[in-house]
Order: sequence, then C-alpha cells, then structure tokens
Amino acid sequence: MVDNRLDTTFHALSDPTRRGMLASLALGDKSVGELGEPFAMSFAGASKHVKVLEGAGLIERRKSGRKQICRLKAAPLKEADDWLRQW
Amino acid sequence: MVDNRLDTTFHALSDPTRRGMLASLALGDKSVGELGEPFAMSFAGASKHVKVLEGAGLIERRKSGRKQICRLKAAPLKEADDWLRQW
DNA sequence: TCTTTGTTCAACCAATCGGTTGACAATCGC
DNA sequence: GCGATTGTCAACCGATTGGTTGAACAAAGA
Repeated sequence: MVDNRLDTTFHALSDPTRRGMLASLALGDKSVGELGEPFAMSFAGASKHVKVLEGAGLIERRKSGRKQICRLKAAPLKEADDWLRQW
Repeated sequence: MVDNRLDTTFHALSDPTRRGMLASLALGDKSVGELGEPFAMSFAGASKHVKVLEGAGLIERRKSGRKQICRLKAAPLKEADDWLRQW
C-alpha cells in the first residue's frame, strides 16, 4: 500500500544493491544483466530490483534487441533531495 | 541484517508516519506521546516508529520526568543528502 | 500509599521483502 | 531451424515490517 512518491523513492534507496545499481547507471546506460552482474545474485533477483527502481521512477527502460537498456532518471532523486533539504 | 548507515536512514525515511514525526520534531522537541498523537495509532505503535528513528540516529532522547523528550538529529540526513547529491 | 500518566516490552498477526528455482518468450548467431 | 543469450513471470521460502493487544514498569501527584 505504498502510494506516496517519497515512500517508493526512499524505499528504493534503502537497499544497497539498488543504490549500487543506480551508481552503476550514473556511469552510463546498462542492460538488466549488466546491472545485476556485480551482485552475486540470480537473474530473476536482479530483475526484481530493477523493477523496484523502475516503479519508483528512478530509471526508464528501452528495448534494444533482446536486451533491456536502463537509463537513470534523476527527477525523483531531486524530489527526495528537496524533502531532505527542508532541514 | 541492515548494517549500512544509508540503509537504515533511507529505510526510516521511507515511511510517511516517520517522515511526519521528523517534520513535527523540526518544529521543536516532543515527547513520544506527542509524536504519535497525530497518527491514529496505538501508543506502542508510535513507540516502535520512534525506536526506528532512534536506531537510524535521526533523533536522540532525553528523559524528563516520566516523559521521553525527542530531539531531531540532522547528521544522518546530511549523509543521505550527500549521497543523493552525487547526481 | 494509591492512582494516574507516559512508556516500553512481549507476543502475536497479516503483509511485504529479498531471494531462490523452474518454466517460458523473444532475439541473436550459426 | 537450432542453440545460446537476455529477460520475465509465477510460485515458493524465511526474515522482517507495521500494526495490534495486554501486561509491566517508572515517575508524579493526590
């Protein structure tokens, strides 16, 4: 029942695997496989994390052949930052 | 098994009740009861949220008679903000 | 002292989380 | 077409979450 935007953003950021994926994406677009590769984890597991990030609006995907290329979207990070900056 | 500081901070922030408590604390120190009062929730429930915030280092408490006065501690927010600002 | 107030604790519950496996679909290279 | 690559989905698992109730406790006030 997580409906608030800040909820999903902060929740997505609360996992080190997902933060690592975002850090990786900051260096350039990556496929789901490339994103999951550094984290000894099954493909499906990585796919789930990517879906959480996508659900939070932190990334967007584009199909390129059989790969799913992910790109960082900073807008929700900005929102989260604005919230933090209240203090 | 959440051992990373950013993990606990972002997790604490991912709940609207806890964000509300922090916002409330930003206006001045409050007891646990005062913090929980706006959120239709049992006393024990509010106490748990406060404990999460305390565990994340976002607040500190001081005993004043039978009340527990909570005060905002911004240091972990700063850390979280620094992380966000990488992008 | 007895009662009230403020708070925590322990036990429990349903829901969610992070992860797995196995089956499947789509696309590429041969 | 065949096989390998890339990824999703559904089902399951154990651990954790957010919440409840009820008992307990500590301090203040009568």
